[in-house]
Amino acid sequence: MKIANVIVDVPASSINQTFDYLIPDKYLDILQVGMRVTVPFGPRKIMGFVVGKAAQSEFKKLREIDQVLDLTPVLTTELLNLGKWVAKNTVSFYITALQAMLPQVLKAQYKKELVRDTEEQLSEEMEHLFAGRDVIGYEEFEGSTISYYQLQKAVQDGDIVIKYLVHSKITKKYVTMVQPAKEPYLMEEAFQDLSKQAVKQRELLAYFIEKPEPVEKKLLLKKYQTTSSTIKTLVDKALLETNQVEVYRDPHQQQQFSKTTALDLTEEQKRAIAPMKEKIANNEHEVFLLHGVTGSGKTEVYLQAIQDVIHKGQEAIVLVPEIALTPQMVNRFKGRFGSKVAVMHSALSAGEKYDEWRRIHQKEVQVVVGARSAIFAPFENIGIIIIDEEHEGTYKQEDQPRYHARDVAIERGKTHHCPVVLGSATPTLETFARAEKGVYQLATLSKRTNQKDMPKVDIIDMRAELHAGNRTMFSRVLMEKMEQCLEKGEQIVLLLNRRGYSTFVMCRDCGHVKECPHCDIALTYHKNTNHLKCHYCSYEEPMPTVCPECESDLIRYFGTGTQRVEEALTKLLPEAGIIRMDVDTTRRKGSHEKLLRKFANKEASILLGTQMIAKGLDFENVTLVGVLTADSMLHLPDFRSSEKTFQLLTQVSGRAGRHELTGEVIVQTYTPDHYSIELASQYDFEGFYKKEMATRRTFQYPPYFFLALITVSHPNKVSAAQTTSHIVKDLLHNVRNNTVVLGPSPSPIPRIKDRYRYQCMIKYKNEPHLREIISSIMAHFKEETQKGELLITVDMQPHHLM
DNA sequence: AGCACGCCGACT
DNA sequence: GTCGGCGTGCTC
Repeated sequence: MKIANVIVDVPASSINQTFDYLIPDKYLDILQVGMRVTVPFGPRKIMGFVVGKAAQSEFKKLREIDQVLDLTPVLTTELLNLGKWVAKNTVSFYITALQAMLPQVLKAQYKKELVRDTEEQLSEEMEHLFAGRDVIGYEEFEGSTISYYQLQKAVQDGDIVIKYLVHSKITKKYVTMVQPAKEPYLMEEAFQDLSKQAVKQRELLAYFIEKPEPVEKKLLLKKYQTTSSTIKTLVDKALLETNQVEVYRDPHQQQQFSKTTALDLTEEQKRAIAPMKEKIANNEHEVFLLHGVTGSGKTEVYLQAIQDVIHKGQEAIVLVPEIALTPQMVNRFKGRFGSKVAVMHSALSAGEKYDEWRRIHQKEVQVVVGARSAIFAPFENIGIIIIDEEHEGTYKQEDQPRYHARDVAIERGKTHHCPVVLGSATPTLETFARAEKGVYQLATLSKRTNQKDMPKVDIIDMRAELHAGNRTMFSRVLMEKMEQCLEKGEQIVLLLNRRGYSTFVMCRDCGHVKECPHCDIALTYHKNTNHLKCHYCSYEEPMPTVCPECESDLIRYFGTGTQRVEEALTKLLPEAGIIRMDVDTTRRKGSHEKLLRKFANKEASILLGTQMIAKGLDFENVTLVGVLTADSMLHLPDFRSSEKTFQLLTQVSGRAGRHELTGEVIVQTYTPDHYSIELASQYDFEGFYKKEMATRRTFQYPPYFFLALITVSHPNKVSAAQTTSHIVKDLLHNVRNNTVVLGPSPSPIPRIKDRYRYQCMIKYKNEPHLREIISSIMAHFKEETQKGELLITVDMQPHHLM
């Protein structure tokens, strides 16, 4: 087996295949499938993954592998196969799928250098550029005035060599350890010989004679109030040794996790968990839908199922939506399983993520709790996969490879012969429909563990408020309830459902709305900089003082930002402390937790925020939840908007009255009759499911149909439309006749970054070769795509139709 | 992708 | 002779 099949780090359709390389003798015993290597590729040197080994190759003249980058494989054969599966299912490149499975730091970075390769004098400019050095970065050459032609000549003459480097930006963290360098009796002798003046040295030696073990240098210095020089002297005298030891950054090291034990399960919970335990015991695959109302104790079911898995010596993956990965959540897992838990989460630094990944890779943990990408945790003996809040959109990756963690979970569950548990109070229609059909096994938790009913929900018609002369964003009922709440010393959560809203700028005189000059989208106003920004490209301009159209000075920003709500609230309820949580106040690392802790400590009585406060928060003193604008996303061009509204309202309602105190929910809306709002207020999931399924059937949307969205973008509007129309025709030629192909139609955002966007939507029931059909159509446009003018993206099972 | 190579036209 | 600008084709 002298040949390695390598998937090379070039995401291009013509490179989406293995390349064969000779394994040099020195690597013959070392190199394993799943390792990263660097290989020569044309004139360059790039990174690649070894995906197979072979004795022979179709190619005659093979080049050699340059370097092996790993000591042990970073990808198991299971993950390599899974990568192939992901690539195929999402219509992406194999390399893109493989990269998505690994932490960022294992990605290669490339650098070019110019190396002087002659003793002789170079040209005057070249000598000036090198300035006596033998190696310079390629950027230096690019920044100079020397022509490429000159470089070319120098290279041809062999005076200069272009060197291609592959960097791995691995950042391991080290600490310095100090330990005795001699036998204890020799240390003793040395101690006697040491001058009485050398107080600190004597102290240190005494310490090591007492305790001849390695100790962290930092601690030692602190303990004896001395400096590195003391240690250095002793090292020079060959009495002590120092060495660097690799350590993991533990992002949770300061926190103490109080150990928790399994709680007694309710009858319902017992009934739900029994079939899961059975599948775990028998190593059988099955998908469970754990449909449980908020507060019904889903997490305890997860914990006890995981307990079984750990007991069997197997591993567990728990996926949690990004925003729910709060310390509260992590603590529940760490509290139960202690150091067996790794946490993977986007707020960690790249280094911390890598460390957590290595703890999984080196089998130091048995449980990983993490966001979407944790589904690729390099475990080899998985006993259960849990996806909490299954309906959350964050499980769908929005760039290549556009995978859905739920699908990957089920695929891994099949290979590992283990159950997959999807948990939610408001499952997606897709999942619930499958549970109804018996494809998934349904387990229901209909009662809250605290035996309390769900809080009562009041719907307030904001149109009526307006007619009654109330022009504020708080209805009279909400104001009244808030005042009562404050009097009693209880706390309030206010949700500003801002999706679909933005603070755009409009002229009150002529109605002109400021749009981005490169994208067909309104600019958003940013108060802190007094600038207008585009959220799709990085365009930015100062807030105008007069309307650019009619020169009126009545140009204002509109929209209800959390800042404005906060301002209004402070005026109305000046004595109430307010904590505002939105992207602006939670940008800094740890600020999220800090704000929540403040609220938990009752330093403020109102928590005001966007979507991020709807999930997983559990404060015993919260008795009132207010939703300021329940319908703000109902009118988006998104077939899931009703479903999302229902989910959000149900979830946020669950934040009130979770403990002893009874809760209450006020929902403000301009469309009080909409079924998603009405049924959410009655906690009627089944009713909503039936109603929404009917509309999905009528409009041929999931779960009745699968979707695929092809978006074509081009700087030229006509080209974009023509290409899309071509694709539509090709598709119609190749698909079955019950498949619907729509388009070409302009995307909801018809232009981004000066590129016009058209799309084609495919609705299908059974189309086993659709991915191949799409791939081959895309191959038609290979030349145009390669030039970079034309861009075609495919999103299978899209979540946003943008 | 990213790079070399080759051909063309322009400038000095 | 010196340079930049594309289009084309290849990478084990």
